Amino acid sequence: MANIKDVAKRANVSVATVSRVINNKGYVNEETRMLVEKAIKELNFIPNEVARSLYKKVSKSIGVIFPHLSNPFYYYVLEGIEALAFEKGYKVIICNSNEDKSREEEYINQFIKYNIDGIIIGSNSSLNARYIELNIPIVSIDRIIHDDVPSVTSDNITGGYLACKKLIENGCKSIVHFRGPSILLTVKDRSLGFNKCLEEHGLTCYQVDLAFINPEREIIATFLKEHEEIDGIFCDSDLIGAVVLSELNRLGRKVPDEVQVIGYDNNPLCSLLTPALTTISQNMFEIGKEAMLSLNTIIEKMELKDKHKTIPVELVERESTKKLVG
Amino acid sequence: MANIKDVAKRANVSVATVSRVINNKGYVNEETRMLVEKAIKELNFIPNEVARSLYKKVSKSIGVIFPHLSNPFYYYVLEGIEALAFEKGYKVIICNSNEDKSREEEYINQFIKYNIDGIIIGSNSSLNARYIELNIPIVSIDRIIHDDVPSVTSDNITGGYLACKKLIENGCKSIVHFRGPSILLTVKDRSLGFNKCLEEHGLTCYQVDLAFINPEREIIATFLKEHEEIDGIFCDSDLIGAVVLSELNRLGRKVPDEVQVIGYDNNPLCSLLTPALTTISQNMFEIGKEAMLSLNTIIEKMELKDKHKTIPVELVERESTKKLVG
DNA sequence: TTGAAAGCGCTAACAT
DNA sequence: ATGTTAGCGCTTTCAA
Repeated sequence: MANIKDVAKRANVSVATVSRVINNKGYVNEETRMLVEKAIKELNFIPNEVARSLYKKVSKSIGVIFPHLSNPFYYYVLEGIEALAFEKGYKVIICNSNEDKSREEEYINQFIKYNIDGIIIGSNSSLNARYIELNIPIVSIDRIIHDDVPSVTSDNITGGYLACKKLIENGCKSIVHFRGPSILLTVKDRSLGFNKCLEEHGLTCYQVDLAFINPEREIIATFLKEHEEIDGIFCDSDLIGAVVLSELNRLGRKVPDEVQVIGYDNNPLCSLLTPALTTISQNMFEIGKEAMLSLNTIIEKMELKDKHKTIPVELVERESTKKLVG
Repeated sequence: MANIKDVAKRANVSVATVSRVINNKGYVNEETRMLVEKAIKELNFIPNEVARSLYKKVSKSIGVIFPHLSNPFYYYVLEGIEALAFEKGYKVIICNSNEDKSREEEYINQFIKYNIDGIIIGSNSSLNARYIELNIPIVSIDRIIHDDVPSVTSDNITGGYLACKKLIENGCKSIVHFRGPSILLTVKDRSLGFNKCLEEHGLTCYQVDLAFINPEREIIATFLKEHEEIDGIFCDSDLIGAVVLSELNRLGRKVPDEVQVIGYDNNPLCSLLTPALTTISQNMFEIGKEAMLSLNTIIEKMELKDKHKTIPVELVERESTKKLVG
């Protein structure tokens, strides 16, 4: 690998001049520039970013910490992050915390060691204080760590509200909300919106808490068996929705005629289910992109007008809810 | 951030001694070591890996190039890679080539700039020659770039064979293979195994090529409508299987009584479908782990006994194929 | 057993 | 407009 010295020698200039050329910075005569560029080409010179990073203390790389990788939400978000990161010249280092504090801590140490420029953190972290004292630009997704830490969240309140509105407009009277773990902000917000709409119509609903990763089929089956009166179901994820649909099939309950079901996420899975699942669509790619955008803004020390961004959601109607004829 | 000099000063030794302590290398008096360790603790010193990397020309990081991120296969593999990488102290840099040559090229340049230690490359690359001339340790997944480049592939031949065997044993006579793009090695291998078994039983089958990312529903529907005699279907992915199942439902064809369906991958999605999809399970996590293991082996210049690893597959029976009694 | 010093490849004062 | 040189934080030879 040729280095800057080799180039300088070949072009008969000093390393400083070469540096000026590759950084497009400072005065350099047009002719000299050509000479240097020629030498660069000939030697196939690619500047060593490690040396650059050592001096400048930036690395053009960011860390992304997620509690899991094998979850559609996260990898769509990741795709959004990567897309913009690539455009802006950042490398993205992927970290699976596995919801394990010590793993997360270990990753943070790596970040420090490698002059990482910024961090995007998915939900479920227990190390909030640590992140803040770190003094590295940071953006959180799906949760608010601290008022000063920029965040990007999906509009979960509206999401819950829209789902409820649809169910009620479609005539549902006896409703259950199969939720994610109720400690999560996202889950709380969806409940908030959902219950607000319920209240507006003088209704209440059952609430059943489930895991997001492996929604407990037993709990769903048991509940459904014991509550034959249920005619409207809101699920906090399409995965939960899929399990619900499959249990409903097993029980011989007709969807959407007897029971209507709404999921959450707009996972590609939705259109593959029978019946296809009506859902609240979160724009996950957009969430990732916006997070990266905010991060880039604070890394470059520019002003971030929108500290806490909310990405809109929308209802996507498929076959698991009744079509209302106008 | 404290640096090695600060520690040296505080412990009243030279930076060389501190270096010896943190690297556990060379002679250092037990007492001095204690002193240094105390200083490290007190100053909260974390060695700067960028400086280290500049000198040693290794970075303890690897690049993973995938043609897509939003594809279950890749992120399960990624999870396997990350798991072992973390254990071995590597950072993993995720690159989405988007099947775009110039993006891939750009990422390769980044790798060079950052002294990356190794590369794991998912299928679909068109830059084989480039990778080899690069002279960076590299492992390929799901394809064989070159005889000298270690690879980890799923046992696709056996996968195809097992699927066919099951279908035939279950009495299928008129079979279709909904394949992925037939340029892919994986697809070719599955066909190889599938057709071999077919031949052994004096049978043939229809072959329909589809995209992996968005399997064309139209093509599937049309084929199914025009071929009512079909009683056995093998799909090259569970996603294709899901679409097939949903079209079969729409056409009112009973699964598994009239048609039996086998997918590929063992995506969690399988058990959520109605009926639950019988499939060939690829151990994707294992594929990722083994790839990282091979990569680590060549990075450390140890001998790699198994240059081309094949990860076993197995048939997972669910509801889309008949249960054979006895 | 320890320290001094050169050097990894680059940037940026400062000097010319 | 260009060159000289001192670092960035670390490792490692060489000398003591």
